[in-house]
Amino acid sequence: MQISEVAKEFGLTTDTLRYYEREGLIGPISKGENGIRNYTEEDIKRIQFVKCMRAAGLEISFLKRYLQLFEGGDKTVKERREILVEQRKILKEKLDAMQEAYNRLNYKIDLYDKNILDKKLM
Amino acid sequence: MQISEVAKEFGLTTDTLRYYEREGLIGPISKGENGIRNYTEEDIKRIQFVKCMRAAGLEISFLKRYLQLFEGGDKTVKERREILVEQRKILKEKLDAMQEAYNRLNYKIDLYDKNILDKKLM
DNA sequence: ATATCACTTAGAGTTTACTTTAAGTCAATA
DNA sequence: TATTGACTTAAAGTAAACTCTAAGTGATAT
Repeated sequence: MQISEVAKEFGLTTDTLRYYEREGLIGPISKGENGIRNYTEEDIKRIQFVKCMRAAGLEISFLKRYLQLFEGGDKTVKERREILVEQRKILKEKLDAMQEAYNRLNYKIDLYDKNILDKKLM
Repeated sequence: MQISEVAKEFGLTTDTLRYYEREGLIGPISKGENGIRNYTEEDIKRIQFVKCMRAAGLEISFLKRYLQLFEGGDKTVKERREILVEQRKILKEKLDAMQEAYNRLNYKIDLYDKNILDKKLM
């Protein structure tokens, strides 16, 4: 699979895919004789994982570290678990903050819908 | 209330509070003869709103626009509602993406806990 | 054959949201 | 009196994550 197809499939730009590769999040992607990247199914799965985690706001540096540990095999399992737990905690806190803001927006919109033009911000 | 107290109460730095003011998200905060900011209850409420929305990832530019409309009074109600709805949509999409990542992390951690050392990323 | 298009690289530039710096005022304490 | 600490300003600097530019290769369409 060529870079533009992968980009299209995931809604990323080719620049971003090359950037992720440079940063060590994916690949190195193997290239044909022409020097053109050819993404395997394994590569695709990894991009899927990265995209999911990036969409949730997990940092490149964390993903890089995690994926490098993954390459390291079974002896890295303990550390891998630790950093996943750490990231889950960070994510949970963000989720809660976002849920609060979401509820607040809902409440406010509801007031507008009911034509309650209060002077309060919230 | 002085800037350092406000900063402490909200877990922001004084730099950030002055930055928000510069950007027109809050204030202008009235100052005593000495030129020192004195935050009113109204200011505090606004900071609370801004903090909540920023924690959820809403952009400074949006908050600025919304709060300026707010200053504009009742004639801005329609537009205010519109941009709240727009932001809610963006927020909902982020929330869903984050929930998905959260579930995925949970699942993965669960596998580690069960000592299922699979070779798959996810 | 020439133009267009997808790909390649290294490296510079951009955006957002702060954060730090430098230089200063003012009040209180050692 | 000297220094410590909180405040002030304008402006420069930083970090993260892209995003774009310039210069080039190679295959296909007119």
